[in-house]
Amino acid sequence: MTLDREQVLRSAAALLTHKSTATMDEVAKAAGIGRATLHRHFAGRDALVKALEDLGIQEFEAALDAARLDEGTSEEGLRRLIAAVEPSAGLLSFLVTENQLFEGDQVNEGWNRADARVSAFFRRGQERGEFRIDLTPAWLTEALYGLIGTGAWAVQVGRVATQDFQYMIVELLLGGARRSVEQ
Amino acid sequence: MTLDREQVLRSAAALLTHKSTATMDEVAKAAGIGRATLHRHFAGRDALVKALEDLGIQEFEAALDAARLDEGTSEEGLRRLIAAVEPSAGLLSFLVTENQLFEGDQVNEGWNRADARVSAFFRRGQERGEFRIDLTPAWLTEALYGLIGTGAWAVQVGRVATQDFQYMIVELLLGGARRSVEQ
DNA sequence: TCTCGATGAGACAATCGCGTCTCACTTGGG
DNA sequence: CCCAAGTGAGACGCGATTGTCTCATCGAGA
Repeated sequence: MTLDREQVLRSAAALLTHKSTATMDEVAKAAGIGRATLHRHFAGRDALVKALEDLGIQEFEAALDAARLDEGTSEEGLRRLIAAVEPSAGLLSFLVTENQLFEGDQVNEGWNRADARVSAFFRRGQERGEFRIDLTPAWLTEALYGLIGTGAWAVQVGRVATQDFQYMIVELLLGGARRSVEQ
Repeated sequence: MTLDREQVLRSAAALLTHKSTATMDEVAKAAGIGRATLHRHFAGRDALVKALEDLGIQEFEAALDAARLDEGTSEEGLRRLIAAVEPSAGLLSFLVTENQLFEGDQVNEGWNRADARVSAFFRRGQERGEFRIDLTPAWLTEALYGLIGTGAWAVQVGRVATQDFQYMIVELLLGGARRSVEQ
């Protein structure tokens, strides 16, 4: 039987995101495999985390490419980005949580690259007059990550329907909760 | 010498937020006390986490009281809530992200109470026509927690200025990133 | 100054999680 | 049908952590 490596990583990310102290045994059980098998594919906990980081960054950068952030309006770009990132939301929120533990120079290069792209996207939107300038690009970037993580969690525990994931995040991020006059 | 129990808990929360695998020895050193003394006040790691949980919920409920969510417009109530919760933001984000509010499948009762109050607040705002009805109260509640956590972290690493904490969260949550015409 | 309660440091055994190993079982290909 | 590869379950030692203990010290109050 061929082990579905990606499936293992995804379930591990989902678990470790909200329980970073989970044991290797819990990770294995969550993936529906034995602890021995988990060790056969990932030398140890460090290797597992490294694999999670690599896959998460790879998928996030792929999502950034697929979103074609330069084409059309910023709003369209953001909608495409969130749509493209949805399948990787669990991995991405793990990455964000994980990177919060590191200090400055220890942060993965790939993450820095992706982070810069997102930040630049928000700055471009501001320069075009499509995004508010009183909210800094850094904050908008962090808020995007936070909402993606929150959204993934909310879907996972059933507080938000799967098909509403994109809508809830995009609408809140773009328009906020306030009911505007024209609505 | 009287031990400052709350001071110990705050330093523990600050440490565990960054390094959830920190040992009891590290927690004790971070609080400036000996490991034996830490054990004298908190029977074990579980008891320590439980105390953190109780403190966090207590402070959150106090913030909910102080915010007087029923007075004035929903927007004013939300602004007061975020202002009141700022001092506890670190502790709250630790509890939310590390999922310490759950014991197995049982959610802490106090948390359920607080959660229900926040959710009811958003629902009330919708009924008053002040909040959008296409974003569910459950999602707005989760998004609020997520943004508080993200904001606390962004401030801590210097990505957002301390005095901007409230503004960034409230403005994004209420108005979103989109630049509206009247601006 | 004396006393008592609290603390810090360290010793100690017990427990836990990790990494490795063996062994029996299953599965898919030749 | 047979075999090789992969897997699950479990045992094992090791190191780290925990929880408890003792003992010397400190400090506030009598």
